[in-house]
Amino acid sequence: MKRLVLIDGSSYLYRAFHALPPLNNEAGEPTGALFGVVNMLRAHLKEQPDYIAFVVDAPGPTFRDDLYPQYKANRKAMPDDLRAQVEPMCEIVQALGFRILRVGGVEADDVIGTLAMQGAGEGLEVTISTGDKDFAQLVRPGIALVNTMSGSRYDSEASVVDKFGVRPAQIIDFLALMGDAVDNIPGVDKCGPKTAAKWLGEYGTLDGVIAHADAIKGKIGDNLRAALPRLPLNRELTTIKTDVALEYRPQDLVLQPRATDALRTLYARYGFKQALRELEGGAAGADADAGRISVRGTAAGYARAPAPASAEPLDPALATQGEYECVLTDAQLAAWIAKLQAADAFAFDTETDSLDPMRARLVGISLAVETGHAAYVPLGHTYPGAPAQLPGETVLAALKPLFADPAKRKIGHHGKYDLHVLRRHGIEVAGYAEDTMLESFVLNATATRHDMDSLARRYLGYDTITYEQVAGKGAKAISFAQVALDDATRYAGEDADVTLRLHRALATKLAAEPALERVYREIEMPLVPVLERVEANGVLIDADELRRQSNDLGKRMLVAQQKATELAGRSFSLDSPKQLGQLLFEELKLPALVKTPSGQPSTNEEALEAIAELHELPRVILDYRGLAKLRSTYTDKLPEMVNADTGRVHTSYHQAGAATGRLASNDPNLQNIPIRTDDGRRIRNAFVAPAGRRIVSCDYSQIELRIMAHLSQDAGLLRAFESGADIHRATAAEVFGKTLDEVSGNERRAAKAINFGLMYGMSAFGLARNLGIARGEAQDYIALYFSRYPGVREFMERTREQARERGYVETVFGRRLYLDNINARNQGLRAGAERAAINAPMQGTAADIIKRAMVDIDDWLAAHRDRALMVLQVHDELVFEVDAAFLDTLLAEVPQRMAAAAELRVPLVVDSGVGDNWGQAH
DNA sequence: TCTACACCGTAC
DNA sequence: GACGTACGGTGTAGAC
Repeated sequence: MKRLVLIDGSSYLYRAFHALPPLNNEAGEPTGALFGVVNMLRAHLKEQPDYIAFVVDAPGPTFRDDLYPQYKANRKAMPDDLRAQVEPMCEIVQALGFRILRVGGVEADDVIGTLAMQGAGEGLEVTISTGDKDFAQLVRPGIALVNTMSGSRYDSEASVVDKFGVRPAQIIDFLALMGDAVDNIPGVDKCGPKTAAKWLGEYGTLDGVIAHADAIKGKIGDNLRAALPRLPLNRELTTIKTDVALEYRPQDLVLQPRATDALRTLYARYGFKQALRELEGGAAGADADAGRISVRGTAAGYARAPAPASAEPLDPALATQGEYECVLTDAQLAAWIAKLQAADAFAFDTETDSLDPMRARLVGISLAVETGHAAYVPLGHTYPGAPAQLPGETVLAALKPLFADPAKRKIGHHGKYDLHVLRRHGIEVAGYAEDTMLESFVLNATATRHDMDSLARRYLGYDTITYEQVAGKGAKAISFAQVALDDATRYAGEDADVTLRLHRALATKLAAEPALERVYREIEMPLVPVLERVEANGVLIDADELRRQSNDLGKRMLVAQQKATELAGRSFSLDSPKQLGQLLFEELKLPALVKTPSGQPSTNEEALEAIAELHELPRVILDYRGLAKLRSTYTDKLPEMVNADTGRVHTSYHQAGAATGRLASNDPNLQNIPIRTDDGRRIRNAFVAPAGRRIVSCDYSQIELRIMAHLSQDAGLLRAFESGADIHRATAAEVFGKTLDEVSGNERRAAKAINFGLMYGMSAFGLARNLGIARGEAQDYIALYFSRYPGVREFMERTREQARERGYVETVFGRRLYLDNINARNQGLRAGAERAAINAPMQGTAADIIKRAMVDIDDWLAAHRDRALMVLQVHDELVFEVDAAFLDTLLAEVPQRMAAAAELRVPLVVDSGVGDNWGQAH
């Protein structure tokens, strides 16, 4: 079948301009939008279309302006930097051999719509390439919609319904209801996509909605009735014309031979090195490279408009649905076991009845050895009328040798979960070799979410069926065990198949980045089974102790509440910032010195401290808040989190959670258990060891500052760490020109604030606020600091510069953090990205180091599993539960291994403590 | 009843 | 506007 590609040039040019940083060529001419468009065009060329056209708006009014004089009236004139790129774009498009279409009196949309309908009518396979969602109205058999900037693709009625909640035929009405701010078309006030889709779901069409306008209740019903008169016009404006009289037919749009010399000149002039290389014939190597170049040059833009698809054509074969087999007989199972035995790797996924891997029961397993094919082996579907399934023991016994074979490489997505589930069903997985979630995370932590649906869409151009689609959502959701086998097979088979396809795609990208591949291979993958063990170990909680603390806190909260009511002269909710704000700032007329981000008077701690001298109430509220926080978040919650089977609390660590590479802990979060106040710290006393065991805590001393010393190579800082002195005291001595002994408490406190502030990219303003001193004084401190530690200042400058030039910063081990906003026009965004750039190498290196230590220590502990368990990780601290008799061995081994996890220019120092509970050990 | 968001506060 | 990275509890508004 012949293929026709219609490119919405105007839409891409605008979007590329806004999405990409303002790049310039050597002559200073703006090239950002051009770069984006050229990459997009090259991507389309690689798909080898038979017919292709680049459609742009012609100058002058169109029929829509006649219909509605305010049409696009609020659109600003084209920015000069963009205008300057229009002509070069046309030259490049022409040189590439594309036909450029410009038709007066209508918009590019209408030209595309007309050609698309003609093409489809004549049996062509039509692809509309645009950033404009309005085109969804044209999706039908033969016409697909792609957006290479976002990676999205709509090629079926179902995919449009998925995205918008309405069928393609309803898109016009859908847009008419919502209106379009960009085109200055007002819709129904407060009616967004959800509401519009809901109405159209009920009444079918805009006319249906209009006819039933009286039936719609509430404010939004009033809004609808107010908008009624203009809805028919909206419909006319949002309808893409498909009957424009054109000089060309689709068959006239044959791709012309490219004008190589002209292209070479143009590419060279605008500095498109990769395109140039490709032009000179570096085809094979160029593909892998293209991604790198685009990511490097334009990280900021692509991160906002996801999917670097403009530089990487999607393989259409990867985006088609596979064939999935439901395994119900011994013969089928045997056939699949044979396939798995013959393969050296396979992808797998488990289906269960719970998101909590420590409670989940296995409902089925899916397997794939080649893309496009997968098996689903149901084990526990229990709905009425469910077909007979193979006995779980039989299936697990057959699969166990394969899962336990370290030489048989297993590929998963978020496999830590499946490792849990399988272990709890008697299978210890060895050879867990690839994880697509972690591949994606290491490649670019911030460009996308790392769930499989998002990755499939981004990297394969494939829309998976979602869990919601097969099991429903919210209160109506059913357990996977209740899902019909047909649906389950489609869903689960896809999980294994897509995992395999994703791995193919992501492994290629990783292979092109050796530093990232090492992070993936040497840090993240080995950590998976370690984290699985730490989570499975869990930590023992003294629930009675926490309940006692809850009681105590409750009593004190009551006292505070009564006092507050008395002081306020009326009752109010102390938990409600809104009520509190009214009381303090409107009724009591206390000054509102701090504002929330939305501009309201803040009632946060800083704000209340500031007015605590003026009235007794703020202090009482602060006391109440402290107590309430501890109780609701910790002492009440933790006992609820105890697992009924193990009697322990099992957190989950998100390995792809924090952009810097840190872990994140949730359900419950055990990385933010209080320590700073006595009441808070007491909660740690409830983290205990069972009889005969002790809790051991080992933590890195000042690891991030040490990393700063390493990275900056500042002589003074290196010397301070080598001397082994208290680093904050040493800093104070250096900055204030005193001996260590002469440093006062305040001076040390100031030095500590500077040390920490530096790592976060803090300004004089922030330091002043932190220390409660004048801004000028804070500025003096900082200046003094930098004069004593000039290497630190240089390091920070270097880091910012690297971030600006490359779009990312990296850790000592090569992990990257891309900074979306480092070249943003918006001052605030850019400043935020600069602070993140300063912080990420230090925070990220620290994360790398403790991850390496965990892997090493877990390896050592393998021979001692009955004597010691790793039970918690809190960023720079590891907590163990240890047999009393094993204590000395562990204390000799673990700190040493932690310290040896990296060779820096300063020593890594690890402190350790022992106790009956975490509070004592810390 | 459920969901999304604002606000606040805990950790490192 | 002004200090980086997380998670999560409570209140609130508005839709279901």
